[in-house]
Amino acid sequence: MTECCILRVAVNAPLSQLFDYRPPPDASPDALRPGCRVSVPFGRRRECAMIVELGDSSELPATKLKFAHAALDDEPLLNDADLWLVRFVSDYYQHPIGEAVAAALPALLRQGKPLYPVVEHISLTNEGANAAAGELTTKAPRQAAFLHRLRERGGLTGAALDDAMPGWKRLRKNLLAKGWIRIAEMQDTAGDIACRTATPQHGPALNADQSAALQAISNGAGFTVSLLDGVTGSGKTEVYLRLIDDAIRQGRQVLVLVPEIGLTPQFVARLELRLGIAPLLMHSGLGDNVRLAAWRAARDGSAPLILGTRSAVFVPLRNPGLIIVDEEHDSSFKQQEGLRYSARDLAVARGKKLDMPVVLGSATPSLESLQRCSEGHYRRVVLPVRAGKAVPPLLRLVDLAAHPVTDGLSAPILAAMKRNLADGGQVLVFLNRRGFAPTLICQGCGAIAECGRCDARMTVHAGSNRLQCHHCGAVRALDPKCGECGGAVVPLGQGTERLEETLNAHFGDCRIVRIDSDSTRMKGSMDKALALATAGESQILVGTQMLSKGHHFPNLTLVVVINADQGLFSTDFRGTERLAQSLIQVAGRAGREQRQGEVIIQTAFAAHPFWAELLRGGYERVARAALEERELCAWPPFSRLALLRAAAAAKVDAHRFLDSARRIAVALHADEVRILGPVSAPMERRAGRYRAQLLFQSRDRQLLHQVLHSVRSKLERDPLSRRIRWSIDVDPIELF
DNA sequence: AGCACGCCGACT
DNA sequence: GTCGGCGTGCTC
Repeated sequence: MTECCILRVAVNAPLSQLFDYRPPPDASPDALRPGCRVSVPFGRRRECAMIVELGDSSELPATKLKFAHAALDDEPLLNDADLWLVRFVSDYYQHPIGEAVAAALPALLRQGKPLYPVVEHISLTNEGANAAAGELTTKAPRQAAFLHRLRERGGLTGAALDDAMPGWKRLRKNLLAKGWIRIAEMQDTAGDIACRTATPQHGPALNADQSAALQAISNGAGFTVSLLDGVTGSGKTEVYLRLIDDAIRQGRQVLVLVPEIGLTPQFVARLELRLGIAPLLMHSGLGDNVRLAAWRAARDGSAPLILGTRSAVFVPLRNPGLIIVDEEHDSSFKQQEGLRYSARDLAVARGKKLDMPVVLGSATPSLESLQRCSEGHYRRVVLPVRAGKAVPPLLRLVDLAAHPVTDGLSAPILAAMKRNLADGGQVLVFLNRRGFAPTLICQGCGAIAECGRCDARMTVHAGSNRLQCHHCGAVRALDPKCGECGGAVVPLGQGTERLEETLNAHFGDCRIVRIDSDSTRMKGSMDKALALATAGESQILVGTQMLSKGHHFPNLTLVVVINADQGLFSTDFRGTERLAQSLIQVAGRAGREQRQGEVIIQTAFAAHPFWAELLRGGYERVARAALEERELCAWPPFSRLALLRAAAAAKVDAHRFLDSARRIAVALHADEVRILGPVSAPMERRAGRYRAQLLFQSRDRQLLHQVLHSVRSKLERDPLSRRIRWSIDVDPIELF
């Protein structure tokens, strides 16, 4: 109950409420608009917080209200639409607003640093100018040179001086004391990122399908979602390029989101070449200062094209005109910890709010997007054939029941590889399992090396001669003697490391390159390996998922999939969707130019109906079958899910917590929301914690959210909630 | 999350 | 006697 102007502020802490403050006594109203930051006393510390709302009064007694210390911005960093997104995210994903704000700001702004860097500007005083004109040259040549330089330029920034006269800082104290120079702090508002680089090049003429697609997508103004469904090589990129070009010509900014691994130099180079604009890159590899500069360029509109990964969905845009999400089915658009948002879904939400078109592109669209097309919410735009001369690859199975493997490779695989290599082709060997072998077993007693902190086996890494847990990161030395019986231990199963070794034995005269997260740990080694492969210098590529996305190997004729069977019997209801997507994705690497590509998949379950669907009807058929199944079981996209996860050092704590969550939910009598669990996670112990979960399922999103909201606010008050780790995952993509 | 307060065990 | 363990409570 207090008069006039209250700041409602989001603090970067895991707390769901806003906090009320009185404005700092000396701040101008301009600096106190929503979207501006203020520094506030919070508990015993000082925090940088963002104003989210202004109010006339506060619920709090006047005595508890504090004054904000100071305003940090003279204009809002986030505009109304940006703030809307932040609030939407916080609501939808049931996550503290302060952390949603944090997701939308670069680190330096979160820490309260200024939007524009403060730079020192050094200039001559009148005395300094006189001195410069005088005769110092012989006595103090360095001082003289310095003063002359300043006089010529009429003052310089610190950075410019660092370049022009390294070591000038040693003169600074002396000259300041003499009163010859003055140093002022100023905002460096100079546009720091140049985007236009060259004249755009004309692209190839569009084929009929591409023209139709372009027309369908561009048809109509305002918010639309188009699902651009085109097989690898069908020329999606060309359609993107026209759309981007159009939007930019209209003075609009374009935001392109790609999966984490998708930021390939090839794609970036193509954009730049064709549009004459260097896309502004936003990804996790940027340093704090570079990231801030990029953020500024997007916000102030100086960057027409922003290309980024997941987190870029939050970047403020001055004149937004189009959002493209490439490879929209890719799971890396979903953040898997903390604020568990889906950048793809937020792109659509943002497009709707800003009333502009959104394009989702994929050769293997998610079932969610396909279903939204069927329901008429999205437009489905299909690019049915490969552009140019390329023909689709030929898929076939090797039935492991009929063909035994040695070291993971069957005879038909080896034969096909020999044939392709002899014809001068390149071969990609795909195995989604890094390391040497997934298991280490004792020949004497059969004991298997396990991780002490997880319910998981240790993976053998031969290169480092160590055992590694891929779930918690634990490593230990590989002991050649069994800890139980002293017998000899042997690696069991195949990893990429071992596969590389085996292939070396078979194809010793070929150059073999392995690409997985171990071989590419060193900075630049990924690019180097890819360059070798792209140039055709390495004949055999061995690798994990990393290899299957976005790269173009012109000479690749054969793709070999060593083990596809884990996906067939996945406990997750998304298993077959994922498997089909990753197979089609990797198959798309084969035969993109004159020669028809070939894809061979080893499976021990050749009779599984999945294979018949995939081989006869491709992804389309698999997707249709999967959708029918999902409808029968009322899984997404025919219902909405939310997962309450809990992890604790003591198993009972996790379960007791979820039991109480269940009771809270049941008491709400929202009968249209099913509550499943609590159950232990399939891998119950991970990194020393016991994990369990409670699943909420409903066809009614609104109702589901009411329940979640209610459950969350009650749980936050539960003292048990402080003793364990817990989180809510709305629209989970990994149920385990 | 931080940060303080508070009440019980083995140390200079 | 007190240093420090982490349970509990609060942050406008």
